Amino acid sequence: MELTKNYTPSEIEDKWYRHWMDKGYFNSTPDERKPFTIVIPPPNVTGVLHMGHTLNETVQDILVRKARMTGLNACWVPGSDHASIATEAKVVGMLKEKGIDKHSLTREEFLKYAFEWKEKYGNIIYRQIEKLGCSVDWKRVAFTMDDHYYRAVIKVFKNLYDKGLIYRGARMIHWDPAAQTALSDEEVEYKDLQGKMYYIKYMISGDTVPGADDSIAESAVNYIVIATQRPETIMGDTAICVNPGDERYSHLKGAFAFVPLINRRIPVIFDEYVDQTFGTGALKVTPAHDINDYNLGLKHHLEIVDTLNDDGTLSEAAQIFVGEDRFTARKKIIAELKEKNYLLKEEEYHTRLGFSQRTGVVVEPRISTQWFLKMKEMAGPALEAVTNGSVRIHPPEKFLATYKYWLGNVKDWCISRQLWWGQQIPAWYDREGRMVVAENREEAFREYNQKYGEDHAELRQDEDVLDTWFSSWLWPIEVFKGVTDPGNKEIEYYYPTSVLVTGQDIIFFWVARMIMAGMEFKKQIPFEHVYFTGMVRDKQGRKMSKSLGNSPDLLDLIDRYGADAVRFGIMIASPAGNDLLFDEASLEQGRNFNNKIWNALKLIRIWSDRVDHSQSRADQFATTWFESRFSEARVEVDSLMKQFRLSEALKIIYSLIWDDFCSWYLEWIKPGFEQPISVAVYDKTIGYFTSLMQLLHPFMPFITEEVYHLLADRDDDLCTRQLEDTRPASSEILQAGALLKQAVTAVRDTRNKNQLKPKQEITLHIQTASQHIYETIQFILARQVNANRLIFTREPVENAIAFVSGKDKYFIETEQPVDTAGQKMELIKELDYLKGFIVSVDRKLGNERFVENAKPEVVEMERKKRADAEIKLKVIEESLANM
RNA sequence: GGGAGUUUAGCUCAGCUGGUUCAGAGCAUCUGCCUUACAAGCAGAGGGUCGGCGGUUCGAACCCGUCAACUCCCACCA
Repeated sequence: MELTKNYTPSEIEDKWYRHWMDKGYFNSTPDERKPFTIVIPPPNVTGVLHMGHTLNETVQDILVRKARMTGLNACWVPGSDHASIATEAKVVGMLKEKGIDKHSLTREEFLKYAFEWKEKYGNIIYRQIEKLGCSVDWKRVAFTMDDHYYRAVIKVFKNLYDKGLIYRGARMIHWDPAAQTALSDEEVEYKDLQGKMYYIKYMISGDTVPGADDSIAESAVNYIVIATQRPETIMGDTAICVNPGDERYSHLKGAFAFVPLINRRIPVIFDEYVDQTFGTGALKVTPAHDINDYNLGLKHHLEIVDTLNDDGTLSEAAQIFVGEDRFTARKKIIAELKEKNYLLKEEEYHTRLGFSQRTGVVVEPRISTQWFLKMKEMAGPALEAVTNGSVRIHPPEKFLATYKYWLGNVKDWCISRQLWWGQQIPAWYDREGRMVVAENREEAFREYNQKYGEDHAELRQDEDVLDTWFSSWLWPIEVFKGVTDPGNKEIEYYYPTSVLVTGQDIIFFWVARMIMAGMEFKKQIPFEHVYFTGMVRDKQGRKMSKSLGNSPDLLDLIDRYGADAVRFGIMIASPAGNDLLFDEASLEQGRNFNNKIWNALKLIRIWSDRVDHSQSRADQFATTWFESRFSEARVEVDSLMKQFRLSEALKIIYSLIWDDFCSWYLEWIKPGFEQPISVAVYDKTIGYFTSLMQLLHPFMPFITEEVYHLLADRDDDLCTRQLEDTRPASSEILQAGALLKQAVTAVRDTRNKNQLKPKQEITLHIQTASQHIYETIQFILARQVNANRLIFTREPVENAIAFVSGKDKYFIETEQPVDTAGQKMELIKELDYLKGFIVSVDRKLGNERFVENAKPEVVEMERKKRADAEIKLKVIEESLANM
């Protein structure tokens, strides 16, 4: 069969993925082997995979495939997340485009649309995972709203409620006016902005009553000035607060002020909380819309006036600009304050605002009745699991401190969302608002009856759903039905999982909470290792985002470069835990690597019909050398992979294949034009190539499987072929190999510099003390530098190009005239360097404290360095003397 | 305001326990090659005061201090 000029990934990739699937290689069931379990961080069903996913999935597939090839029962569970708020926002948007208002639908109708959406996008994601070559067990696809998963979430809610860890109450929460739901603290992102500070006059009661026209006369002087960034909240003010020690305001004890524009009479209160040096030293207190003000309000029993509606417009309570959006209202209020002379001044002010992670709008602090999970109780065991090393975080230096700090300071988690897409909170209320929590409606009635002694109450289920993370925190447990069917064979076998691979951005949202859930519901950690990948950024270091249009389409990349090249490109550029700058150049490198492998295969296949029993003296060295070189690299790769340093492991393999195998080994054994090759060498070469493909397989599964089958007739597949131990490398052979490479490079360099054409033959003379080593490599050496003869000499050779490599002296004899002056220059340069070198080593060795304190082997090394340098020096001096 | 990380070649980054596998890789650049696997390639080469300063040490890219720049996380000053 004729092979194509270049490697063509597309049909090969599909072919092998189908084959692996047909063979069921990715399916796992519990058996006597040790399990290696990974649960995929379920992508949101909101859209398609981005480069961050690509990186994560590739890392996971590498680990899983490696495990599968080393005797472990590898199980990788795929799935997706319903992503409550994100998906609901998308579905609402989609409906709007169709001209349908969410609120015109019933809950059931809406959920039907949402599930359709989920089918559509969930499948796109699964298709991408497949195209990337991920060896997930497709029989185990899980979704966070599967029936059993739904039940698990409800069960856990009820369980925590019964334990007293979940409670319902009115608290200050972050409100998203676009999605019209409460958010958790973690769903708020803060950004620094340039804003304005407005200084507003509040009239003091008793002296000057605001005029009939509701504006201040120029002459009016008795007022207090308040600084605020949010003038639209003044209608919610229920007090003015100053520091009791502030003399400027001491006369205001027991006084009242008037809120401008609406003239509400509010008390002036005193509290140490107020910073006298900030602003005017007087604070307007708006308990409904600021967490600090809320706390002050509690302390001083202030009224709470909520001036906002759910959608961020002003409410009836605001009295003015009712129904106007909060930002429009701000502008109008400023204008009116100005007009009526309440606005003293405005100044530039830099500030921080909280934005909703999902909808991007400014969130409103707001008092609201929501469900909360007590976090202090949950945090303890989760903290312990990491500090005692049960869960190992990679890389530790970056995330350990962050993790600990968060758990040490975490506040209660607001878990209810005013949405429909998600697990509906299993709480039922009667008309009086009395409540029971139960796993289902029947249970609710039973419970209600038991609790309140009434039979036929009208019970209404809580309208709200649970935060998406309140379901995903059960992921490693419930994908094996560990909540709904505790103690089952699967959960006992696969849990705890081996590694979690995820982005550092969800350390709090997900990772910490999974550890909490594991400790709470399984009394066991959910995973032994956490491997955090960095953020994928574009070439300029910007985050990849849809709005910037800098996020490439994965399927398109696979189309253009092949899945293996995409995997290679993203891995080679991706040191553990660091951000990676995505550049298509690294994909090109991957594609070129594919080609290199492909061409090596073609070369070897050309030899296949020219095999005989000839023996070349060069071959013996080449094969033993490659065996040692392979063993050496193999040890390094294994060690790096154990440390999750996948990018470095890949670099070793890349260089092993490209440099050592292709550039050196294959050239060494390559027969002359249309010459035969020894069957022994040929077979060994097939064996080496196979081992190389096996080593590379976890990183680039498709091409390696293809090459594996093209190298020989096989009745197995590389995908499940088990890695064997290699014999230890021989250091003498490796040293001889290094000498050979060095010699070849040195001669070629000299040839280049003397403009000797590659085809021009030379005679090479070597003056060396290590003739015995050279004898093992001389045939390869001669051929690699196009020397017709190689002669060992004790004397300098006249009229030859002389140069030094290592401790040895080389003479190239050629018909071409010799550039003596140029050579002399080179040698003198080398001589100067060596002299300086010896001086520096002597200085070191002459230092008594060095000789006393340094380790003996280090001192010995220095002595050897000096001796070697002396030899080289002598060689060069001799050469110069002969010129 | 608190904490963490980063700073090494033109670019992106390795460099583990301080010492010859310590100054490396890939890309880019330069020179020479259409050599019978591969020009998406081959053979070579050049390029860095390891952010600045100070200290510890016989010895520092590596440890300590300090300054600077950048990045990220956390925090309720109106």
